[in-house]
Amino acid sequence: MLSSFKGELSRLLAERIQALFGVEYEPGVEVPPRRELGDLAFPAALHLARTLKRNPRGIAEELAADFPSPAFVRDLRVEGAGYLNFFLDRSLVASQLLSEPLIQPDSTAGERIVVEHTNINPNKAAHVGHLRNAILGDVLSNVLRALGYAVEVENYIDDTGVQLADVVVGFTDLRKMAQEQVAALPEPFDYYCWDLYSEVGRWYEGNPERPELRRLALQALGHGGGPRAEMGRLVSRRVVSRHLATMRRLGISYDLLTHESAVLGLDFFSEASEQLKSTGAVHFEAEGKNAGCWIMPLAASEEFAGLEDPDKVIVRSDGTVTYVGKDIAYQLWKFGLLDKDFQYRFWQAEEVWETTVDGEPEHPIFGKADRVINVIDARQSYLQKIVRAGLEALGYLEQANQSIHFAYEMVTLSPATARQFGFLDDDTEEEARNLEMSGRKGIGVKADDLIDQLEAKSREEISARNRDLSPGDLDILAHQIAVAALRFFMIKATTNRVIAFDLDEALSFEGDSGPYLQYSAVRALNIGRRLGEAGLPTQVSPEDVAGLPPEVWADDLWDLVLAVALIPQKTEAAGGSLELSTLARHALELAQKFHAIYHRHPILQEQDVAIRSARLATMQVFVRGLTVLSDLLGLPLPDRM
RNA sequence: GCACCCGUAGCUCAACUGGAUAGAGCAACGGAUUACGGAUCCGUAGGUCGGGAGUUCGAAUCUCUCCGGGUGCGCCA
Repeated sequence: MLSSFKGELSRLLAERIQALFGVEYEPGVEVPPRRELGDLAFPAALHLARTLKRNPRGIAEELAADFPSPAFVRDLRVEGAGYLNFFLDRSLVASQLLSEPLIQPDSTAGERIVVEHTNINPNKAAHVGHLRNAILGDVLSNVLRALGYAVEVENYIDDTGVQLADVVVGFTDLRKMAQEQVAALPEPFDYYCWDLYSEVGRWYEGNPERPELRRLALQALGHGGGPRAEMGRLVSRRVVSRHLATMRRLGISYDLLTHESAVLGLDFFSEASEQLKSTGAVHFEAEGKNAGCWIMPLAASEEFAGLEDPDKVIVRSDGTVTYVGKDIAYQLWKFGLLDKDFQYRFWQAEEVWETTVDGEPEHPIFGKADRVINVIDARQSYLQKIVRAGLEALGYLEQANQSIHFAYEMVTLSPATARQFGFLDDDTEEEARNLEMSGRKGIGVKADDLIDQLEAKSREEISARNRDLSPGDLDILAHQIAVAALRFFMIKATTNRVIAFDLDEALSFEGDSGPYLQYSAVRALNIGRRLGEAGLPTQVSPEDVAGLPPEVWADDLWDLVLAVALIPQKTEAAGGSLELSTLARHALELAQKFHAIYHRHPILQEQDVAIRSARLATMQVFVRGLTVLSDLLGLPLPDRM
C-alpha cells in the first residue's frame, strides 16, 4: 500500500537531508492539488528554508539532484516554491491496493481505550443532539479499533439525578399513578416521558411546595429505597431500553452500561475521597462562603487563570458528593486506579453488560484503560478540565494526560425547522435565530421521529425507481439509506461547529449525502453484473494490473486510485486528531471522482483490453476503498437502490 | 468581567494544521447521441477569507486589536 512507498521515500529523504545539511528532519508528505504536479509532494525544503537561511527552491534542487529513486518512482521534480514532487508507477500502486488489506492495524497499538458516549438521561426520548454524540462516539470506536486499539464502549446512565427525579415526581405526585399503571403504559414510553418531563417543569412553577417533592424523589433515588426509588428504577429501565433500541436502529451498541446508582451504591467516592484528602488535593474549608465543604483549589493550574472563584466544591457541607466528585471517582475507576470494582450483570433482553451492586461472578474485565476518551459536548469543557485537574492533583500525571475530552459543539434547531415543529411563532421572523434544544422545555426533534421520516422518504424514492421490489426488501433498503443519510449528516460536520439542524437539509439525498455515496457503490456493482451478463471478465487480478502499460492510466483514473491509497493515512490522522469529518469528506471525494469517471470512461463497450482492465481495476480499487470507509463511518452499502 | 468556539460564494460548509490558481453541496442559468441506472455528470455565474495592523520566502490559517454571533464560569447534573 501507499504508506510503504511513502515511508520508503521519507526515509531516503531524511538520510539525504542529514548527509547534505547535517540536519535531523522528519519529512511530512502532501498530495499536490493537481496531478500534473506529481503524486506525492514533500515540502521539506520549504520547512528547512528558515533554519538553513536559504532559498527553498535552491534547497529542493540540491535534494533532487542524484536522488536515489527506488523502482516505483517514475519521475522526480521540483515544483512551486520548492516542493519535491514524486511521480509513482501507477500500475504498481493499483496492483498493491488490490492485493493487500488497506488498513493494517499497528502491531504496537494494543493499548486499551475506554470510549464513553451517548450518556442520555434516562427520563425522556433521545433527540437529534444525542444522535450527534452517539454517532461521533461510534465512528471514533470504529476508527480506533481499525487502528489496532482494544476499545471498550461505555454508556453512562445517570439513574440517580434530578432529571429522572422530575419524571418520578410526574408519575407519583402529578399523575398519581401506581407502579403497575406505569409499567402498563404502551410504547413509546420515552415519548410519554418526554411530554411528562416538560409538564412537570411547568407544574413546579409558582408552587413552592412542589419542588420539595423533587428533593424527596432525588433522595429516594440516591438511597435506593422506597416506592419513589422503585418508580425511578422502572422508569429508567424502560427509557434506557428505548434508547438502546433507537441506537440499534443506527447500528450503535455498547460493551457496558455504567449506572450512577452503582457508583453511589458501592460508595466509589469514599475510596477516591481517601486519596484526595491524603494527597492534599482537597481540603476542608472552615470558614468563608464554602465553610463546611471539602474543596479542590484550582488557582495553581494556569488553565483556570482568571477564574472568579478558584475553588471547586467536591463535598458539600451536608456531606453529599457533588457531580464533579463522582466524576473524578468514576474516571479513576476507568483507569483502574480505584481499589474497588463494580459488580456486573448481563442484561439478557438487551444483550449488554451493565454495572450493579450485586452481580454475577463471571464477567469480562472492564475498565483498566490506558486512555479514556469522553465524548461530551463542548459546554462541559470546564467540568472535564476539573476532572482532569483532579487526577493531576492526585499525582496521576500520565492518566491526566490520557484523559481526553472529545468535545463537539451542540445541535440547535434551524429557525425553519423550529417553526415547523411549532417551537417558534410564525410571526417572529425578525428573531430568526437558531433555537437551542431543551429536554426540560420539550424543545427538540426526537431521534426516532427523524429516523422514521428518513425511512419514509427513502421508501418513497426507492419504490418510484424499483417497481419489482418485495415489501421486505423495500424495508431493508429504506432503512439502509436512512441510516446512511443520518450518519453521514452528523459526521460530515467538523466537531467545533454548531449544527443548526434543518429537517429539509437532513432529508436531502443529493450532493454531499450518505445516499450519494451509496449510489456510487450501487453503480459499481451494476457494472460488475452487466459485465458478467455480457460474458466479459468481472475482475482483474493484481498480477494483470501490475503488468498494464503506463499509458492506460488516464489522470482521472489514477487520481481515484491515489485517493484510495491515502485512506490509511487519513484514518490515522482522524484517530489522532479526533476530527472524524475528514473521513466523511474523503469518502465523498472518492464517490465524486468515481461518478465523474463513470460518465467519462465506460467499461462495458470499451474494446481495448488493456484500457478496459485499467478502468475495471480502478473500479475495484474504488469499491475496496469505499467499503473500508463505509465500515468506519457505519454506512451500510445496499446492492441496489 | 474571564475563558472557549464561530465569522470564507445568495445559503450550508471545506481548505491536508503556515504552502501551489481558496474548493464542494444546495439554490440560479445552460447542456449530457434512445450509452454500465439522471439519487448522476459537464459547463456558466457567483470571493475585499468580518475590519485593521503585525510576524516571513509565503497568512483564510500564527500574534495583537477592534466588530458581530454562540457557549461556559453553582454546595445543579
